[in-house]
Amino acid sequence: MADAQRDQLAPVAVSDSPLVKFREFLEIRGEKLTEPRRVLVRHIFNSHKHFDADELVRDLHDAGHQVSRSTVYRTLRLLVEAGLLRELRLTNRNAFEHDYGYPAHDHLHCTACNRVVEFRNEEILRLRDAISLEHGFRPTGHRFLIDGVCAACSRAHTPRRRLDLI
Amino acid sequence: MADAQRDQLAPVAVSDSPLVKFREFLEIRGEKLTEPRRVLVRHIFNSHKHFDADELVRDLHDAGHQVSRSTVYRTLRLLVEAGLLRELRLTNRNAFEHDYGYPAHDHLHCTACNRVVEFRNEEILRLRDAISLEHGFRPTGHRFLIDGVCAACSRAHTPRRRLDLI
DNA sequence: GTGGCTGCAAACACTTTGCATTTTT
DNA sequence: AAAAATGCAAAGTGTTTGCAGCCAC
Repeated sequence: MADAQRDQLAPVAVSDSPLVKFREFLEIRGEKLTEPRRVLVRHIFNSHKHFDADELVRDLHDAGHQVSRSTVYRTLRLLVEAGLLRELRLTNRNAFEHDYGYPAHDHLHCTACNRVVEFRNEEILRLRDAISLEHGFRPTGHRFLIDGVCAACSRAHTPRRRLDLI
Repeated sequence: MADAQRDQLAPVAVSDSPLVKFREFLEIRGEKLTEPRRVLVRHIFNSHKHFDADELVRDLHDAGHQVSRSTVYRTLRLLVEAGLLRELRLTNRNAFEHDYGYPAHDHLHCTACNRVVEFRNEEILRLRDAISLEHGFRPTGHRFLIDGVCAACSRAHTPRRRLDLI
């Protein structure tokens, strides 16, 4: 399968595990790596997918780990600060995705089936920096989200539309 | 002031007033143009700025118009469906901006002072369409948000940083 | 007159917080 | 032992909804 056809990108090689990276972050701030935090990090980096706080609580519970909702929220905030996760804000509810060990990318969002496809494009960075320069901004990040209808949904809906027009 | 220096873009000429456009939209759906809705549309299109539901309720109240919170939320949803407003979702709370009578554009967001600057760039559209094509998407819209620090905040903070390093 | 609208209050969904107890360093 | 984290429940936010009366068509 060509890269352009995939929903997810290949991971990037990193020297430390997310857990090690998190411990370093916590140590610097004089904070502690507890068992619930370990469970969370292991679970989150066990699979690559977008998720929200609620899903995480449910998944953990199903896997037999009991971590309280408050700890989940508190730890997610930390993981974002640590640069391990990135907040997506695709809809009203906050979703998260891996940031560490994963290449910079943006998203295509199919408004019909709600699928999110990741893509990488170098020109966006170039454009971002050019626009920032024009406006005297020092860019620190960006979000490029394309809404549309994916190929599968277009195929599924086009015939129905034709009938509607008769 | 050059365009590149402005926070807001110049409006685009449109033949109908927002109110007329809204009435047409409501008529098609067999819905009604009531006094609260008229008040809301007039107020919203009276000034061009980003706002959220809460601000709107407060502003209306200060201007002596009493429109209930629920009606504000309900009408905002309608105005988005009618293509008069666009939802921004810059932060967790939903902000809105004019869509009708205003050119397509994207946003620079200063994370220091929280100011939002609008900009227009044709290349983004080109890039959006090229990327969509690659992935078999039919694009319907996009959001390009650049986070960073604006010129004023950079100037304000740089000296402080230098002192911190002593 | 009918169907849609309004305002109110209550319900909702998501997230944060205060506090007594437990865990980590 | 000191400092920080946890879980619980309670309190916040921001937004939606059910319903009786009201209003535009």
